[in-house]
Amino acid sequence: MGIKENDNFFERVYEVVKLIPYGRVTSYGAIAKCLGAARSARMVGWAMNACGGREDVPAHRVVNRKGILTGKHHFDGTNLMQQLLESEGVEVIDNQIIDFKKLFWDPMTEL
DNA sequence: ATTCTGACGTGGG
DNA sequence: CCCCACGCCAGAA
Repeated sequence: MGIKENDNFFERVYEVVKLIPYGRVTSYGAIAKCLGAARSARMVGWAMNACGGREDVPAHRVVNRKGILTGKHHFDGTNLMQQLLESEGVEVIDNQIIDFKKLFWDPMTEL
């Protein structure tokens, strides 16, 4: 890309998202906190928006703090995000991840 | 430069 | 438990 080197912020977000284990999920705030920018949880979501369909970035494993699939609307289909999660064994009902607390993966603690 | 919006989070009621 | 208001930061019009 251009004169500017890779956007470390986005790249770092992608790195963390890539590390999310199969069948586990995390939140935007947790990632932001892990990066030292706890107040930039929104930017994490923005980074996902900019990721643009990278398969090495499982954005479907990132939800908000409540465990709700707030970003499902940004995926191709209507419930592609939910299908991806369910294909990993994550139960989702009405955009809400079941046992979210149990499936939650904290990059700070577990990494 | 100003304003609004957004895949968020926290706190108070 | 739910609902509301505020804070935060980056990008688009």
